[in-house]
Formats: sequence, C-alpha cells, structure tokens
Amino acid sequence: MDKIVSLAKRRGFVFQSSEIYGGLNGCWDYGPLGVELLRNIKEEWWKAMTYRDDIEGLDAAILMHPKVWEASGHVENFTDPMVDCKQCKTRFRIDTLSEMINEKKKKKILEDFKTGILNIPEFVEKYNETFIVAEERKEDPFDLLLENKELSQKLLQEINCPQCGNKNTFTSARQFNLMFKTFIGPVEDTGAVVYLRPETAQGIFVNFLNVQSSSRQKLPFGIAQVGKAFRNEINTKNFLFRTREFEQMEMQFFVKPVDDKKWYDYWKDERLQWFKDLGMTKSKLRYHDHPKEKLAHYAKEATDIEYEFPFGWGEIEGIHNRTDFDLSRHEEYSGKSLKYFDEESKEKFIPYIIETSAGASRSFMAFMVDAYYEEEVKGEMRSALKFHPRLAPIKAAILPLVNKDGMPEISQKIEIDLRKRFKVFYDDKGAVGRRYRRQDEAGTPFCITVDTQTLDDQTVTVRERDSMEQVRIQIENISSYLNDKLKF
RNA sequence: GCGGGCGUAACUCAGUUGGUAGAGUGUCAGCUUCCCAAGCUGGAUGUCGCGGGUUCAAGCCCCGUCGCCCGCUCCA
Repeated sequence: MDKIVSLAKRRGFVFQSSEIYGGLNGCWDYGPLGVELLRNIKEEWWKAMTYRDDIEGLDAAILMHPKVWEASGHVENFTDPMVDCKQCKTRFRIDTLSEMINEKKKKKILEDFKTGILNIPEFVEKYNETFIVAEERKEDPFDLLLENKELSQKLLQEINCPQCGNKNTFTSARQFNLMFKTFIGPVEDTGAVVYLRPETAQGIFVNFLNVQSSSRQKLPFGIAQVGKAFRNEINTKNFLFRTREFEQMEMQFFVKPVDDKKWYDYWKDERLQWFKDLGMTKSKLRYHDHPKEKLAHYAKEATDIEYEFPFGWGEIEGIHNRTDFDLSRHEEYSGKSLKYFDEESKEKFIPYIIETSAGASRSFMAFMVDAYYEEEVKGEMRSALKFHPRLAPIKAAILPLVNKDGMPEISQKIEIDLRKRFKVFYDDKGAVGRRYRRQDEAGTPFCITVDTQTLDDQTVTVRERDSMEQVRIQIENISSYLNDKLKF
C-alpha cells in the first residue's frame, strides 16, 4: 500500500490536500495523471449506465433543502451522541446505552446520582426540571438526563459499562454530526442551515417525477448521477478508502414493486461485470450480501461489491433494494405526491428503487492497486501500472529513438496529428529504454517510436506496455490502430 | 475517539554522547546513444511537519499540535 501511495505522489496521481500546510485529514487532491484516470473511470461508468434507452442522466445541486435530510433519515441517524468506555474501548450510542440498562437498575442509578449532586444546587434544579419535562413529553427521564450536556457526565459516572462491567470508565458524551453543516447566505443564522449532501441519491429521488415526465420514461427506468458527497467521518482511513469528501457514481432504478427481485439480480450481475470488463482481477472481486438483520433502515436486500485491497476486502459499490422507503418519505415530508401512474394496469403506486452506488474514489484506488505490477527484467526492477487502455491516463507516448536525422521532426508531426484525438505524451529526453520505463509507471499502454527505418518506409514501432513487444505499422495507420485497441 | 509506530530533498532512507545536514534514486542542462531505468560531465532543491521549552548550542532532549500508517472502535 505504501508503494502505491508513494508512486501516486511521485507520478502525479494523488497528492495530500493542503500539503504545504501540514495536510488536511482525510482529503486528497488528484494530480495530472490522477485526474485523467478518475475522469476515465467516471466516463466509462457514464457510458455504461446512460448510453441505453432506459436510463437518464442528472446533475443535482450539492446543497439541498434541509428537509430532504430529515425525510431521508440522515438528520436523525447521523447525529447521535456517543460515549466510549475507556476500559474496554466499546462505543455506545447514548440511546442504546440506556436501552441496555433495566428499569430497576436505572432507578438505583438515579438515586445514587441524586445523592451525588445534592451539594450542587443548580444541578439539583436541572435534575428536577428534567423530571417535569419528562412527565410532559412522556419520555424516560433517564434518557433526557443523558442528553443533558451538564448532567450527563455526572450520571455516566454512576453507570456500569454493559460490556465490561466497569464503573466510571465512560468518556463524556460527544455529539457526532456526520453531515457537514453550512449556511445559506452570509449571516450564520440557524434558520439558514443547510448540509453538504452525504449521498447523491436524494437529489435523484426528489427529481423522480421531473425526470420521468420530461423524458417521457415509463417504468422500469433509471436515473444516473456522478457527484461529490461529504461525510464528517469519525476517522478517515486507508488512503482514499475512507475520506471526508468523495465522489459517488449512483444510479437509481425505478421498478414496479413486483419486479424488484428481478432487477436487483440484474443490476447485481451487471455492476460486477463492469469492473471485470475494465480489467480488474476477477479473483479479487466478490459479493458481500448483507444479512437480513444488518440491513439499513431503508433496505430490503443489499449486497456490496468488494475488492481485495492490500488491507483487506473493502466495499467499492453497493447494490440495494431501497423499496418505496425514500419516495414515501419524501411524499410524507413534502406533501407532494410521488406516485407513478401505470397506463397498462391503470394503477397508481410508489415505485420500488434498486440502487447501484459506486464510489468513484474507491474504484480509482481499486483500479490503481489492481494495475500495479512489478517484475524483474534483466536484473532490473520494472514497475508498471497495467491499466485497461480505456482507463489509462495517457494513451500513447511518441518517442524519437534518437534526437537527430530528422526523427524529432517526424515524431512531432505524429504527435500533433494524434493529439487531436488522444491524450498523448511526447518525450525525447534520454535513452529510449528509460522513456519506456517512465511510461510503464504512468500506465501508458503504447509507445510509438520513430527510428531509422521510419525515414525509409514511413513505419514506426508500437511497443506494448504489458508484453514489452513491438510491432511495426504505417504512420497513417497509428490512429486506427489505437482506436482498435481502445475498443472493448 | 483510544492504543502503538512514524514524520529529514520529489521518492526511499542515513544522521554518533546535542556542536549550523548526507547517500542512493529521481529531476534538469549538455554530450553520447539505433530499442528497454546504459555511460560521461555539470547543475538545482531542505524553515529536519508545525509551535513552544531546556541549553552557550536542538534533526537529536521535553511539552503541545498537525499529518500519515497499523490495531481497536465506528462506518444510518
């Protein structure tokens, strides 16, 4: 993994964000080669997903109405206060912690707690207030006390850790806000709070009827979107794997509820095949089906496509049956009907949604790791990135074998001609062997070399990255040769 | 968030009991070079992550902080 990170920096794939200021945790920048690779991945995905008659594209704004995130469940689920047990290192959500303690025990704890704060009048006052509020709202006073910033710390001291049984081992309760908050308008008024979207999906859901009616689509059909999403992760990890700003490639497929299984299976196959078609090692790809009891609140069925990274298997795409959860919720929260009218059956219903949600950044890293290759050639190490030609940042390098006898002139002509159609690179520095190896590390699949024979018969050699073998072709055929190699 | 490790040139790393920083690779310029990191000559690059402290003197010792990696936790 370290090798990949170091190569990524050395060759201009990925730099740490704000590096000269000491870096910013969990943020990374894509350099000249990185941005090409990333764009190619997104481009391949876009073509695979939207160049078909049953999927439309969309680019929704990153900022959305705050109610979207209430409807989606993110406000509720992304902002739980948590505590850690310092002894056994277990983390608890405050509300789950409360659930783990039985009523009798709670009573005892509250009594001990009250004794403990008798000599602090303001605490006693707050304590009594809490009970009145709990009565009014018909809530557990225990929970309310735990949620109170000043009192919770004292109360936590009275609670034994349900995991290890130790007392007085909890950290103070911390609020985890997994959504980034910001403000609409220059005045930081709470009424104007908006969030940076934690997923692109909601932009698709709220536009479901807009897209459907403007594109005259009928069920089943999908909406695809590529875009940045943001999560205030507790810890970032493993290079690009868990970052706070990342890019998603999502497609939401709207189906009749009775067809959900069929389309779930279809997209499950389809999405795995996409990674394989782009050259990812088959044995390093697998499904990880979510067991029923671990499914997220919105999902009926879910699987991850996982790639075997050097640090272990990790999710690069999720395929979920989200049922009618999202559209129902948006209907409820917005008060607008999101039902679809089926002409054939004359029925009105909320469609089910099959989601395919791939991480662009994670795929980037998976393709990078998968392409990395080392071998020994005549006692020297050769390292190469064996990208599928369609993903390779640079498609071809043009190299004059030596810098004389008119070779540079011919090479430059070839370069100018190819540059219109392909991302190419011209290099005349140093020995040709060194230039080949440089291109290997950048992942360039083809090197076109102009030599003495070129001067006689207008042919060049094309050296292939993986085999290092060369073929000789006519200059006028280079374009079609490359085009052919860039086909599936 | 907790525990551990690390931070010196673009990369990999060395740096003695504290005495004003080195190597290899890469890179750049030139020469040479007819096919796989060849050779020769010359050049450039460091607030030793950042901030503070101890000291006559800190890359080295102490404190804080930021970042990266590993493990745990978390990942609706």
